[in-house]
Amino acid sequence: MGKSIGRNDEPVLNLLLSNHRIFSAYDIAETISELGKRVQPIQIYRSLEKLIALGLVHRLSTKNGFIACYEDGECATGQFLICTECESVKEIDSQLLDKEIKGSAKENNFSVASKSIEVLGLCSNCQNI
Amino acid sequence: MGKSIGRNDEPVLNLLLSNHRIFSAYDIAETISELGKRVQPIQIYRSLEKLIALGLVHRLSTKNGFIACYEDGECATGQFLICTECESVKEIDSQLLDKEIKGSAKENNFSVASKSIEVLGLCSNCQNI
DNA sequence: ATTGTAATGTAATAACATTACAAAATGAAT
DNA sequence: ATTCATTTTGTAATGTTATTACATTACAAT
Repeated sequence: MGKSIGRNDEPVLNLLLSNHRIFSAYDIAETISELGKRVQPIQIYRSLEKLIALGLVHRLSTKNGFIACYEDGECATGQFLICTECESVKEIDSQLLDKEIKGSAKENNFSVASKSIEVLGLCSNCQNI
Repeated sequence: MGKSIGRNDEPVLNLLLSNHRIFSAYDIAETISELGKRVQPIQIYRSLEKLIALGLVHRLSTKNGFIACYEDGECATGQFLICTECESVKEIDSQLLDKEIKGSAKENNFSVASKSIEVLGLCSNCQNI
């Protein structure tokens, strides 16, 4: 199999799972390095690539960051509400939204490979400040 | 007024309008520099910030790039089909999609500031290769 | 003329991502 | 068990994108 989790990938996944927030690749490299042996950014990017392919992690392109999915398979549609104040992330996975995108793509004869649906703003908490 | 187009911003806007494709900020800096006096990236980023605020230009976060809107005001929803082969960009501006996002946001008590809706894949042309 | 404000100029650096290649680990075939 | 091919990991360097910091200029209002 081309894409299975190796010994380097587990620490990355575990870090993201146990801290459900946005990490940059360099954040991850630094955090893991502090816990044991020095890890270079390229290794992190390699792990992230696998984990993303496996549907365990998402890339948030507006933030140049990465976040774990809550549960396997539930992140298929990849839609996010991202708070610009506290950096909290809420996944929305609306089927309707997904359907509408597929429809628009079809209308334009466009074959979809991946989607990045990111809504930036203020979460419920951060509005009351 | 805080946000009006200055003499530095026009060349940026004109470049993007006359070449309707994705530019990186450094592309823009280089192209404009070749035409006249040397321009630093920071100046381009400043111009882009204004032009985006005015709704004349979009940032495509999945590509770390920028593209002009076709016409003023038509880009309000900011939804894109981006071909990963030829880098062509099609704006879709689906009201339904927009509505659905607003609905999801409301459900989550999330106040929307901006949206990045980017669908990556192959355009009609590039599928037949 | 002076002051205030926004815009521009310049240099340096921070943050994010990839390339290139060497070394080690893995697994299947002999 | 040994060979071979493939994948993964290690290491260094470099490329790309974005921002910080601060000086200077332009220009309108007082």
